[in-house]
Amino acid sequence: MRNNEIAKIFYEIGEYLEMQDVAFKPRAYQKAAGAIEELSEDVGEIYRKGGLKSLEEIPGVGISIAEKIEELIKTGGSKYYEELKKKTPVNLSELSAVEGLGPKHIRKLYQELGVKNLKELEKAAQTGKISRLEGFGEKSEANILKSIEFLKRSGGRFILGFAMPFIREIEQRLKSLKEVKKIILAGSTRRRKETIGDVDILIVSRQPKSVMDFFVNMPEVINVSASGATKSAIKISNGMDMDLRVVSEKSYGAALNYFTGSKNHNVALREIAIKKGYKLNEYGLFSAKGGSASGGKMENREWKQIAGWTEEDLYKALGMDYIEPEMRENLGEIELAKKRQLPKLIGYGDLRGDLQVQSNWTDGSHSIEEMAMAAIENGLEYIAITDHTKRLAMTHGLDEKRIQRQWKEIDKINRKWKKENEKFRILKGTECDILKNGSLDLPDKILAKLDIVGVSVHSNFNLSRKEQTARIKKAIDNPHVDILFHPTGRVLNRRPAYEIDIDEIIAVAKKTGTILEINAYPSRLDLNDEYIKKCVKSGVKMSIDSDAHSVAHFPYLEYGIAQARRGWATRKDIINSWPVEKMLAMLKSR
DNA sequence: GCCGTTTTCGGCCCGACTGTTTTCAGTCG
Repeated sequence: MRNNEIAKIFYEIGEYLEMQDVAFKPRAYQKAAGAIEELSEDVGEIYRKGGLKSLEEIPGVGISIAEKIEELIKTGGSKYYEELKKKTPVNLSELSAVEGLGPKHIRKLYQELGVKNLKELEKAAQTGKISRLEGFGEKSEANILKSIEFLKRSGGRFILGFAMPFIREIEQRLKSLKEVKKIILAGSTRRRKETIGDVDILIVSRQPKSVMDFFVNMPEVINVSASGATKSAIKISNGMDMDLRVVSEKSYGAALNYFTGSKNHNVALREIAIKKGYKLNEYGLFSAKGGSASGGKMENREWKQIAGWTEEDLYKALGMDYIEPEMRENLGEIELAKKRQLPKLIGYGDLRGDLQVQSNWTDGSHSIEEMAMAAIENGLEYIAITDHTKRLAMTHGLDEKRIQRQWKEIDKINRKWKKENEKFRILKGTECDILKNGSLDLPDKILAKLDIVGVSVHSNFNLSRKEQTARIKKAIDNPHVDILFHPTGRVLNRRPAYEIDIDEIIAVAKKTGTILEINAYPSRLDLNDEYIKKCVKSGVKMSIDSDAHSVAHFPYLEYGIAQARRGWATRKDIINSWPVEKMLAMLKSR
């Protein structure tokens, strides 16, 4: 049983308990579910190695939940879960996906109307049965129908890099209002998650009402689900939800911190605040007037703001260093910040080169020179041209002869530019196919003459974990190979990663000195943040490459850097943040 | 049900908005 399956069962147990008005247990189960979801190691593996005791090491998992995990691993089911389910046999994931429907309403709908799934819910709403229930009314019935409609139409998350241009356009529109003093994109957009569920916008203004009016009346708005004095929520015609919060200047830092999240990070911060006798909310960090010694119940105290004007002063007041948004997932960053040992993350302007670029020699849209010019405009000092190889026939992949012709053209441009005193350098590279048996699509004598040899899997995605891992291991064991491109092969919202043992690949890369790529293309972001962390930890170097197939793709590097930052990578981990000579010397010295 | 540089017992994050109420429960983030 996989981690996310176990997590899902615990989430559902939490919801069932909430239905029954059980106190505190729901949160315990949800917390445990979240922790299991975030684990990089397989829970089954942890159990096999260390038994029940090691399960209890997982934060939020105690003896009772550990035993349930054991039962799930051993039998594939849980008696406790089945009992809860029997009491309210509904399709929880379907029903709770409906906006505005929570555990309490789901229980009521089941008990009174026998609603078990989305279809029955829709029918009950259409026939007007829901509005007659106590606690429901005409409006809630209409809202349920509307939510079902939206669910059918869209669903799913948006890929950050593809959604960003539109989001930034909305940001600009709001920014141009004279009532808007400050505006910033918060939430998962600011944390740079690879996909986002909705967009959170924070604004500082003294005239919230006119800002809200503008926001909920934008032409793309198809639904307004909330519109109050400080908070509005809308749905855009492309299915995207957007939340807007307006706060005053003095709460800017606290509000930004709160709306940036993640939720787990915020909860952890609040708990630290409480331990210090403070109160933390989106309006600031407060301490009791006259000190905590004055006693009395929390709610009767008078509070005085001591931080939260900026995020920096907030973290400082909580006794820790400032934490970059990309790290705020409550995965150990708070502990490091307290000890003042946070890594200095690679910066958005730190890349000097791009080691995966395709040209119109294969499936790219532009010539080598055009790609190089675009790279210069994007602030780069070097690129490697890495066209496909002959196995990828549909891209007109290069064979031995054509790649040698390509070298001549690269030499020509480099020579010409040198004369013109242009420092930019084009490196000779390849994106060489890894064949089914792990051998490479170009002979060693060609690979030996290239500056950058990247290899990648484009076929036979369905091999077993063992075969796929062995295939890739064999490929990167070739001494000419420098970089493993898009190591897991996933494409967001389209196909999952192929089966590989990433820990084994990282171990081999460590031994051979192979670079693992962080492919910055928005739908790839491969390696992902979790695997980047593993590389950083084991000292395996990485490169951040755009995989540009057009001059318009270089800005995607931003999302690769974002992913590297989410994986806690610094400049020393990323070889193309180095000057070209240093980078090439390192590759040679391996 | 979990957890402890204030506790092994007694706490458990916090506030806005909506809809159905007439003071608040439910939901969301």
